[in-house]
Amino acid sequence: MSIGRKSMGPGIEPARAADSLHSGVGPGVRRRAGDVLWRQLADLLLARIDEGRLGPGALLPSENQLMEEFGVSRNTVRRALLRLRELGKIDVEQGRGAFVRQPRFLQYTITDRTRFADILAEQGYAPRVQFLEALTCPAPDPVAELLELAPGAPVHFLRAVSDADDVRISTTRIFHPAERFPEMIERRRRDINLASVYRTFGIEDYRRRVTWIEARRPTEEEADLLKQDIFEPVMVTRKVDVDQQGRPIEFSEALWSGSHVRLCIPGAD
Amino acid sequence: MSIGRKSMGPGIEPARAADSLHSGVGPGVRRRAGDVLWRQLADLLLARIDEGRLGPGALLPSENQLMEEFGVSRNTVRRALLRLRELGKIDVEQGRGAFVRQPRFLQYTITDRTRFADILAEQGYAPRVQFLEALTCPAPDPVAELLELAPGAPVHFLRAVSDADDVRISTTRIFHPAERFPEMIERRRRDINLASVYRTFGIEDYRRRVTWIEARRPTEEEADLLKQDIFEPVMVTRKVDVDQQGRPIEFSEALWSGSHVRLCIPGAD
DNA sequence: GAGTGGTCTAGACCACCTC
DNA sequence: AGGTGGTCTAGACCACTCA
Repeated sequence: MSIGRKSMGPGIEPARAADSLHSGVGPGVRRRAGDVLWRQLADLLLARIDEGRLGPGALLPSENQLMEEFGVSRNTVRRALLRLRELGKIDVEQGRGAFVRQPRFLQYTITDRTRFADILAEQGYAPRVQFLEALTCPAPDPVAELLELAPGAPVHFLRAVSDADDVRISTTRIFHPAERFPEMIERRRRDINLASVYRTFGIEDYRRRVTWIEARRPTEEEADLLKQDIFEPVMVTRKVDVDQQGRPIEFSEALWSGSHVRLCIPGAD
Repeated sequence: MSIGRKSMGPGIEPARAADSLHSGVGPGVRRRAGDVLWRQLADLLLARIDEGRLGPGALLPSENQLMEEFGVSRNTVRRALLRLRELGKIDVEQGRGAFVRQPRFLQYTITDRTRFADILAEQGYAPRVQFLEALTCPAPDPVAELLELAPGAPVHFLRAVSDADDVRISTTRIFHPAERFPEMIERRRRDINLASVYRTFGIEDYRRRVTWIEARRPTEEEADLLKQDIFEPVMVTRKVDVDQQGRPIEFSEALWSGSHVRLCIPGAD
């Protein structure tokens, strides 16, 4: 018998039955030492995708078909498909199937003059911002500190999602000092261009003081907002914008779709 | 019966047996509509961690104990624990158990004068770089383009891992133009400070032209090199450094441990 | 050797989508 | 109605760790 040591030791009848039914069926998966089944299956499907035998948008065989083709259990098939989701190679839709993902990246350039609408327009995308939530409340302590406000000073809070050509690219939590910017919420709702909103408050120019970047997994709610797979990581950027006098005017935390956005930080020229 | 619609419909005896054995046991999990078991269990464990009932370094109950405590199958327990790994809340070690992770972040500041050793030293860490692989070969096409070399021109290739105080923080693939920098490999091996190595080639100063940042999941090999969980995302930074005349002298791709590193991009002052 | 997590199987029902 | 993926169970063996 060719049953390996690492999985399904000798004497396991169900495994043997599967082996005898499917051993030698094409370039399949084999029970052998140091090479677990689900990983073999994942690598095999990855190869099909990377070699183009399964092109972008193509429908993968169903889980049942993969079970039969490779003589493994459904859980093993699902473990392999989970890997492909983690790698961002496929999108799985309940009731429909698993599809090879079309890779596409929007490049978002971060400078001290970052302007959301401008960046997207430069790359030929139509930017769209939708505000899901807006209220005025006391600043949480870390926000007050970053905005250089007294603890508990009022801030405007906005939650927004941003699209480029109907592709969801980010969701953002935004804080503005409320006392300095009355009606900020209404004005932002009316005008997508933040720079022009700031001009209505007498701020002709502003710049980014600092940006922090992390990567993590989204919560379910975040994945939902970003219209992305729960297994795909997101980038988190936190930034503080300041006016020409260096006073903070905005703190925001943006979640970027890891599969659709690449950040770019140019060096000084 | 209180069996919900979303899992284990009526008529499933094994599920009922589990219910009758464990229903009403503390603040446990319940089969109900719209709330799957593994997520309930994950949220429950998350609460224990976030409330400090399971502090950093604490050992979680074993999978068998969780099965009994909550009256669910081992696969369901494992699904919940997988979620906690994905969220970076626990580290799982085969044969030992699952431990609450100690959160810690190193801040890595990216500017046009980024110097690896300096950044770590400023934060009080002892930097260490280990070269795993070094060879001279023809440049892959994208690398040749970024280094402004003729296609196939020779480049030095280095693969390294970097530690701060024995915490693995990154792994890097590095390319230098080979014709301009003979003996680069030997000199880098002898001197961790890249700026001083460049000086031996007559380059007094250099700066970063551009940095691209993405987030994705690591391959197993990468997770291994980073000593991090396969389910934890990594940040990928690609950058080009240029000399004072603007000629590219290095292209590198670094993978940063998503759980140990936060990138920082300061605005211009 | 006992206990831990890792892999795998076989089979069940559910929710969702499409015809 | 039939097929898809999502959840869950019960039970098996394996690899690893530690006393």
